[in-house]
Amino acid sequence: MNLQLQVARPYDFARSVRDYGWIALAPVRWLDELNALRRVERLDTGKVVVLHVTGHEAAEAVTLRIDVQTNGKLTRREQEEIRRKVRWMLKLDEDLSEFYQACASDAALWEKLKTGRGRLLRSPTLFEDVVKTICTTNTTWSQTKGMVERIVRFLGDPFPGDPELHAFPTPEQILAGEALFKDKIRLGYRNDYVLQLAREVVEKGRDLEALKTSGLPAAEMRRELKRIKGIGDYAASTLLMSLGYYDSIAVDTEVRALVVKKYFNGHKPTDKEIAAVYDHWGKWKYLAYWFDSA
DNA sequence: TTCCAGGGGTAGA
DNA sequence: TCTACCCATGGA
Repeated sequence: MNLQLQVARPYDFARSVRDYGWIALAPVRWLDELNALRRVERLDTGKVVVLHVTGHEAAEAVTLRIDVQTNGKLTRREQEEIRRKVRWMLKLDEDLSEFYQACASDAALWEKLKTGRGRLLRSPTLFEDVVKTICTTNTTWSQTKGMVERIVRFLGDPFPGDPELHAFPTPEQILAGEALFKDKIRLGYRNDYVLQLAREVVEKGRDLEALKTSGLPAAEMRRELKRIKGIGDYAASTLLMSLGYYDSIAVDTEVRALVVKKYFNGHKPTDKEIAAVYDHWGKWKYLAYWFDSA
């Protein structure tokens, strides 16, 4: 069966879902031959489905088609859950019009964004984004992909129609798989961070997902995120971006490399000088940086 | 072997 | 608030 979503233009589906590295992390994949985003998803009922999302241009809007592979019928509630999760993953409900306006006065940036980019991919749950972000710290991208792939393969529910495909595990499933972390999943010292977070969610009722709609001011949200063991300044900024707060940039090795090369040819700037490059973008700093480097 | 990758926790100042 | 040191893992 398939479900549909309408998105106001401008919206560049194929570019948007690939603009952020999350497109390469299980259980998400981009299928070139179909121009589709594929995601294996475990629904609240426990049913595992495979989603193929494709974009279709029309005059006034873009239609997203979600083809759902499933065993048996989907209830109305399950269909709504899928729509809700896809809307969240693709950030379809964020209003970027103010950002686009600001970009219009920057020719180079506007050239990249005018087709409707800027909605960077995220995960249906904040829990998944936190785990993935922990897997990006102090390691290489290829190792990050391996870590996430192993978490999904060893702990996530398989799709009945193809046991090679797995969903992202719930906190409960991560906790239940504790014994596999050291020898199979191998996140190094990150094992303890992921397990501790899962334990807090499962056993202490820590409600990460409530943060998504809390509307907390950025500073308080950052404080909340940094209460998670393993989340420091870089990871908090990454997660703030995921949650739709774009007013801070984590000056990490990537940002440093881009800014030094592009704006400071020669002398070595401090992190404050680097951050100041994007100051005039106000609440849109992260997106301005992101597409400056894109 | 040694270094280090889109860092973070901790102890000690 | 700042610094030094440690942290598993695997590729270069």
